[in-house]
Amino acid sequence: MNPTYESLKQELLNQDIKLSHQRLKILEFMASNVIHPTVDQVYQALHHEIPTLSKTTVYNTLNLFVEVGLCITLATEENEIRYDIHTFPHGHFKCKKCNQVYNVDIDSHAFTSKDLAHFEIHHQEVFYKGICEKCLLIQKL
Amino acid sequence: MNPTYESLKQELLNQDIKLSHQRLKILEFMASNVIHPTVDQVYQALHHEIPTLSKTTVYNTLNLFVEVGLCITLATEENEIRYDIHTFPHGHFKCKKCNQVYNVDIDSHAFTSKDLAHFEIHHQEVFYKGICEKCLLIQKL
DNA sequence: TTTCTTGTTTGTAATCATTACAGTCAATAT
DNA sequence: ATATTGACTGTAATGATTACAAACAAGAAA
Repeated sequence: MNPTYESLKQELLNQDIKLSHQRLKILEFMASNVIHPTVDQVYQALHHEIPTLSKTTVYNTLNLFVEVGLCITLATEENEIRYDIHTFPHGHFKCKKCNQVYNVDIDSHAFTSKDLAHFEIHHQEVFYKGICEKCLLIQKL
Repeated sequence: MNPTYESLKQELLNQDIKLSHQRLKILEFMASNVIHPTVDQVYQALHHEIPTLSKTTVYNTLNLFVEVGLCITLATEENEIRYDIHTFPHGHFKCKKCNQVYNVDIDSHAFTSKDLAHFEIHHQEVFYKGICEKCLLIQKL
């Protein structure tokens, strides 16, 4: 379902993007941690392993991935941008308790609205907020 | 369809919120300009009429309206928060050319997902991006 | 009217995410 | 070995938002 690290690497090569150490590490993190991280989360996860890593590089790299279509951005209401390597159409659910962002399968046919009949739609996003199953169970204890 | 200024005023009274001059002006602006404005847009629109108006007051007031359920917030990808007095479930479309945000009627039943069967959903938002009809016509000229 | 109390507004300063920029570094080609 | 190109880094700048304390307004009590 998720794209593999190898296929993503190939995609970068196809687009003539150099596979630098930093880029590969960030790509690897995104591919194996589908948690819709913020730039800071990526930086925190990697700067022990790459002590010279700069947060600017994380910004540059993730924005590059967005440009070439490897990632999409996700604006939660908390004024922070999250990056998602999961690029096929799907929705998101953010838990108000634990702040985790879940992927949600959506029937994309449900997306059409007659209000948009003459509009050109490039991107669509469905976003839910509430309490996730895990946190609901904890509440009941 | 949209709530009226008068009904919104009544709603504030019901919730024991004082009807100060600033609050009423901001409320009036939100009710008559359903353009999903940013804080800055509200401030720019009103500070000529209320020269002492502070941007902090606009923030405080709009966040108060959100707390009591008169407004909702809308996170566009540009790292800015917009405020919408239109509280019943609906979607949004943001034009990449003119940056205008349109309301879109949505059949909300279409968006239930089996992935969320045991989740508690408080809020749902459907967001489209692309080019609006107006800008498409201009392009063709 | 005066005083008191409560809550609102204001302006400045602080915070936080993001971007700009210029210098440094690394890899590859010549 | 040198030159060129592009990537990386760190600092500074920006812009939205929040924190905070002082000033202010309105109504209640004296």
